[in-house]
Order: sequence, then structure tokens, then C-alpha cells
Amino acid sequence: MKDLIPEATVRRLSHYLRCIEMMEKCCYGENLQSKDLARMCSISDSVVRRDLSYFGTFGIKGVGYDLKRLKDSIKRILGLTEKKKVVVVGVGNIGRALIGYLSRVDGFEVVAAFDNDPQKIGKKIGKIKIEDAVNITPITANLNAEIAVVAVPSDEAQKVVNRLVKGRVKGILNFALVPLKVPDDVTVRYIELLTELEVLTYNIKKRRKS
Amino acid sequence: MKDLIPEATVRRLSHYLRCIEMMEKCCYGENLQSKDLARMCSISDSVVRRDLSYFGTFGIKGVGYDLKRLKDSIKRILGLTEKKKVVVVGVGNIGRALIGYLSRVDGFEVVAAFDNDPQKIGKKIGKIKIEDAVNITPITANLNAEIAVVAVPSDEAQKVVNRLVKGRVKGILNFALVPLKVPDDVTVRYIELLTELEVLTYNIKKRRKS
DNA sequence: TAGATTGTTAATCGATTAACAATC
DNA sequence: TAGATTGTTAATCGATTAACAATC
Repeated sequence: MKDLIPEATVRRLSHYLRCIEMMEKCCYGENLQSKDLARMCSISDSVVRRDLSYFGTFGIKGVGYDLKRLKDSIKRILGLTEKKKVVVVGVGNIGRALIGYLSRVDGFEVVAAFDNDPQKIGKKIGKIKIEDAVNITPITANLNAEIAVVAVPSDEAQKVVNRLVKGRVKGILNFALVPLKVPDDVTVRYIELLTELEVLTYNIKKRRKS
Repeated sequence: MKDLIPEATVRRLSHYLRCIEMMEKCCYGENLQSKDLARMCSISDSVVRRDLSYFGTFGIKGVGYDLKRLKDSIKRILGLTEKKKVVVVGVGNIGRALIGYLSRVDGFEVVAAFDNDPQKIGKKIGKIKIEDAVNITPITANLNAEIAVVAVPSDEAQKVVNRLVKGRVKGILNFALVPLKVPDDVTVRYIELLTELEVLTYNIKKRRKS
């Protein structure tokens, strides 16, 4: 169990988990081989084994992996043993979509939503009442929510994040297009929709030429 | 102008562009230095210069870059010279959010939306009428849309993508949690919201330990 | 010219890959 | 045992970094 795990490896663990869950649904059988998992993820089998080996040994040489045990192991590695509480800040298009999305995903649960628009504060989205963004810190701390989705305009993002950090949030999924400053014990993941679209246009242009 | 550009470099060009646009708004001045751009992006200045040098020389030694010229250069590099037509497939939470988001972004324009739910087909979202997903190919080809957003359930994604490819789409922003098979001249970018959340939980767990 | 910042190079760092020894 | 697949190693590949020569 090494100390520094490539981020790509952690991402792939998440992919493996999803594949295994699909395999379970398809009655794939109890024994799973790195070759099959690799095929499903469109990668090579040595990557699968390399990734898993960062965290221990999970298979039997000459045989393969026990589907159910591997699934549980990956869940444990990723920390998906209990439901995670999520707060959503910014109830525009993206924020609303995330609330809807997370309601249909198990493993995560939206426990609060915030906005600074008086028109929205007090209204409900599903079971969640929209709270005033000035109260992010106390409400988040009270609920013990560890994860936050930030879907506010870029120029408000850092202010919101400061409040979340004070409210003891440890992980942030950020849709705002600015780099966020957070303490060392808080991690941020960036979803940069505009950047992704621009990378697409770059690739389209490039391939047209070659 | 080298042949293979790191993907990270292209992503950063998009960041630079955004920073420059913010600087323009803040009346930053006409001359821009790699040091300042780097600071804004929270990276080091040699990365900025290295990234730009893949595509040519844009600055003046001892002086810096002309803000406006650099902006235009990056736009040209990324292929952002004209509005790009986008079709959105899947009008659920995410699809709807993307339609809303793109309506407020210039450079991209949603020209069609598709779903396979009879309840939704024929309805409108803003100015866009929701079309039947069986007609993806002819409608997309007709509109000459090069980019598609795929926001359908995972098990429908590949089918939808096949239709888009037939309709001459060249770039796909995919929110479905499956690897997509596309021809060489089509690029796919993956937005894996669930994976991002799982990477967050992994990081949270890890940092708590250390 | 002197001062400054770019563009580029070489060294470092880290991830991926492929091959194979270990072993069920 | 023979056959098979894992876990791990060494080699390759590619990106980042830092330093500096070029030059405005």
C-alpha cells in the first residue's frame, strides 16, 4: 500500500466499481478477471492489476477476483461505506440539476441547498428547502455535511467556499470557473464545462486539418 | 508548432483565455506578463510560456504580451472564431441545465434538443423544441451541428452516439457513465459527476488519516 | 547600455506499459 | 502436474519544472 496514488488510479477505481455493478446486474458470474474488467473499461488488463496493487492483493493467481469481494474492497478503498451528506450552493440550472441527479444516486444525499436570491430563498426543491447563503456556515456545520457542490457565478465562488470551509466541509465539487483557495485538509474537484467545450472545438479543428 | 500537444496544455489555454477576459473587464492594462497570468491561474510562469510556445511566439522579450493580441491568438488556436452549433440529447436534469447554461455563454449555441420520452417530445425549452431522438441523424446533419451533449441514461448512450456520428457530429460532451466507441475523427470528453464525487470521498478519507 | 521578460533547453518527475516470475 | 492469471518489476513514455540564453 504505497503512499502516493495517481489520481487517474482513483478515478479508474470508480470506473471499476461501476463496471462490477453492471456485471452483477447482468448475472456475469462470481469470478471476475482483470482481462474482462479491462475490456469493459476500454483499457488494458495490466492497468487494472497495477491499480489494484496499490491497495493490496485482492485476487487469486490463476483464477481471478471474487466479484462481490472486489466490489466491497473498492467501496472501502474509496470510502463509500456510508451515505455522504452533500450541500448544494447555488440553485440555478446546474445546482438544480445536481440536486435532482443526486436524489437518484445512492451513496450521496443532498441535505441542504443555498442561494442568495430572495426570490428563491424559502422555496423548495423536492424535499429540500432553499436556505439563505449567509447561513452556509452554521447550517453546514450543524448537519455535519462533508461535501459541497458549488454552482454559483465565478465571482461569488471564493466567498461561498470560505463559508463552507468554516462549516467544516472537506470536499468541494466546483462548477465555477475560478481556481479556489482552500486549506490543505480540503479537496476541490473542478468541473469546467466551458473548458471541456473549448477543448472539443480545439480537437475538432485539429483533426479536420490532419 | 509541435504535433502532439498535451491535453493539459489545451485545457490551460482555455483558462488563460478566461483570465484574460477577466483582466479586460478589470481594466488591467494592455501589457500582460506570463508572471501575472500564471498568478491568476495559480500555476507557475514557465508553464504559461511553455504552453504558448507549442503554438508559436506571441510575446516580446523583456516586455510581455499584448493582452488583446494574445486573447485573439488563443481564440484562434482553440478554434473559437465562430459560434459553434450544439445539440443536446436527453432533456433530464442535466440536459436542461446545459441548455440553460449554454444560452448564457457566447461562442456556443444550442440548435436542437432530443429526448425519447413522448411526454417531452414537442414541448419547448426556451426557444428550442424537443425533437424525437429517433430523428437525431437527419436533424443534426441538416443543422450542421458539430458538437453534441449526451445526457441520457448510460445504457442508451452508445445508441445515441451512433446516431450523432451518422449525423456528422465531431465532438461529444458525454455525461453518461460509459466509455463511448466513436470513429477516429470524433472526440469525446467525459464529465463523470459520480466519479468526481467518489474521488472526493477518497481524498477526504485519506486526508483524515494523515 | 542595463534591466527585464520571453522562448527553449535539459533535468526531473511520475505514470503507463509490457513482460514475467510467482503461485493457485 | 499443467494451465492460467495474478502481482510486480523494469523500461518506456510523456509532462512538468527550473534555469538560462536570447533579445527587446
